Amino acid sequence: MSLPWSERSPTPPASPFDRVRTLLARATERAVETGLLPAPVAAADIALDRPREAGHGDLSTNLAFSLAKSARSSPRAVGQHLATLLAEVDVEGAIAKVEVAGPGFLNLSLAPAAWHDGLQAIAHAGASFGRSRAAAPQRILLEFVSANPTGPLHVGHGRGAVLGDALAAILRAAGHEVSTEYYINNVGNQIYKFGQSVWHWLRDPQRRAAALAAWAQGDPVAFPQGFPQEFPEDGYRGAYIAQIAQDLAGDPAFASSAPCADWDDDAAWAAAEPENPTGRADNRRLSLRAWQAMVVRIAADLGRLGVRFDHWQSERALHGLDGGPDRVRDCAERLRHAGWAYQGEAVQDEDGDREAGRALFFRGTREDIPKACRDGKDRVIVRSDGRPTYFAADIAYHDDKLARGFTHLVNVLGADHHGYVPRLKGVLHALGDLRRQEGDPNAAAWSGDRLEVPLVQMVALLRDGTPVPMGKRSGEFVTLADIMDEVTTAGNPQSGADAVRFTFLCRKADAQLDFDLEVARRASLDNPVYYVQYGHARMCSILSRAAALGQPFDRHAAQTGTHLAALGTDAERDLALQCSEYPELIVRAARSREPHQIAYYLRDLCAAFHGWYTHGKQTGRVIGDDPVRTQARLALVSATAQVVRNGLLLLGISAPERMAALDDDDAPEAPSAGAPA
RNA sequence: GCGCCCAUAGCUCAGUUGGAUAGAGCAUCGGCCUUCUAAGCCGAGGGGCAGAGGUUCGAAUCCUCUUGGGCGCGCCA
Repeated sequence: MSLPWSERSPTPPASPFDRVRTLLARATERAVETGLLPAPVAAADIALDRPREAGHGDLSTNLAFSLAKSARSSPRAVGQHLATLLAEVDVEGAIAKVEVAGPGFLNLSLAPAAWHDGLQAIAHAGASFGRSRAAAPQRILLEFVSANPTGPLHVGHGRGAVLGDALAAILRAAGHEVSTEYYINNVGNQIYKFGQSVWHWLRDPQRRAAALAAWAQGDPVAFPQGFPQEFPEDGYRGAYIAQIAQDLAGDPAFASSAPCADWDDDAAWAAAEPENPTGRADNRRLSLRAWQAMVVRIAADLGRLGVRFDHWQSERALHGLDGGPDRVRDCAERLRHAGWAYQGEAVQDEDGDREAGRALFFRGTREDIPKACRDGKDRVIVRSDGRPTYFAADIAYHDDKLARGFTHLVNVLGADHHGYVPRLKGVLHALGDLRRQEGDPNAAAWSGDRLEVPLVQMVALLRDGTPVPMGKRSGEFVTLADIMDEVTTAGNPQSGADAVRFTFLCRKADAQLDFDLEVARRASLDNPVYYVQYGHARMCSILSRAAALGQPFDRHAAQTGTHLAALGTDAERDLALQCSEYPELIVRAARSREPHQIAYYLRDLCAAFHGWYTHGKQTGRVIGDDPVRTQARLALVSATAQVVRNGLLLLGISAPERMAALDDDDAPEAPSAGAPA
């Protein structure tokens, strides 16, 4: 009886996917020697699938198809050739059978030891199973959410947050270096309006108190009676505005500087606030305190979702408002000097003449900009009155991102901003040219293709099938926090985040999504997250049951593969291979920037487990009289649990080890929180 | 008008360098618990991928056009 080949090998056991890829790559090297192929194929470039059909082997590849042209032969002939060479290079006998099927597929059946090794590899790697080293590691700056700090996050921001956060984890697991960032738009018109809105509530304590009382006991989005007529037309109208005013009014440190009587009287504000000598509205103490309060709340809402950022980038800092150089103006000036920006022509609009030729336009339509980065029209970066636009600040921001040495900039953006992408890419191209003109040796690092923008489609919030009007200024909206409250199960604070995260991760980003509050309310029953979590809890329960029955799972034996020869049914092999596929999924999800692939994989893996388990109920369960078979099956359960757990934690979802049984009409009991890896 | 995204089963959605007989959940119907979780499993019915052309050994996937839906085209952010 021969030893499992893993015991012959001094190196840690390899994934069957890696091993087969290596063998196929070696076969193509042989094919070069025999004159069949002009060049070999790298292992990483070989597609390996787990075929759906039982008769198609354990793994299959379409390698022969992709090589047929360069071999000047038919796929089937190339397949035959590769099959022969594969048998030659497979000296250890990892592949039991090779079939050339159909028009040229190579269907491979694995020797048991080959897929047993996959289970060993999981036992070895444990919590780190799935992580890999990237062939070409990227330094990625991942920016997401970046919602204006003028209101609470809503459901759409939640989607972006979950996707961005999961994407960061996936990219890291795939071996890339990732820094996550939230860009705080704390300068400009919106901050002006926001501060103005708070100012109105601040000045009228009686009305404020009445409104807050009404909100506290009634409809949280209703607009109270008797709202002051003079409230800014396009001001922000949520209850939270009054609440911020209330908080500021109760803060002695703030109250010492009473707000001026007229919001638009810059001179009065300048006199009252020496640190803001121009009196500009978005730089007043009130505005600062207001957006800071909002950022605190945003961070708290994100925290409830389990989303944290490595860095919060302030737009103010780019403008030099907190000291330091004004990098926004600097970029605009340099673009102008380099011929990438020009003083605009006189424009006429409905309001009448603007000051002729004063605005500075970015030349985003230049023919030498690659088409994918070229804009449809030139955009203003500095207004006629000298104030820079949002775009100007973003230019400085993205210049800074690349200056920090990142090789890839990934901005997760709401789909309603897709029109913004070309001008941003165009700017990166222009900055590259600008730096070449300036003699910067690193100029090549600035180009439009450094930026990727995965778009997150809109979320339509519904209540019982009818759309809920959303808009910060209308004051009528359901916040992300509201949704979390509705979806969270009593006694389990984590359940809301789990349910919301999985809901978003179950859909690819580039598809619109209806989020119905009535459905969300019972999401705890419908949400597939519970299917996966239940699977994990069930696996854990089997392992603890084995210990209770006196046959505790032997992890060391699993790592050395001692008992694995006792595994051999089709279902066991399929489940083991499916577990071994996990690292493949991470690489694929990272490459395509698509976290939803992991969610679907986990659901499928749990389905395979449930099927295997339930079938085994009739023919002898996991724990049996034969200690070897028992240990072998426990190793399979343990490996599956490890993968499910790693996957859930990767997506920021808890992996409970126990879930209470569910009574008929009850909401789910609280799953116990999963211990960290 | 121009541009981007989407269209797959009754509903919600997967289907990823074009690959073998297009899948899952929900819903419907029929089965499965004295045993390590029935929040589970097994089976049935149900679509030929919005429509029409094209590319090729092969198309839900690529190209063109049409239809339908979403979004964008500010000296807003």
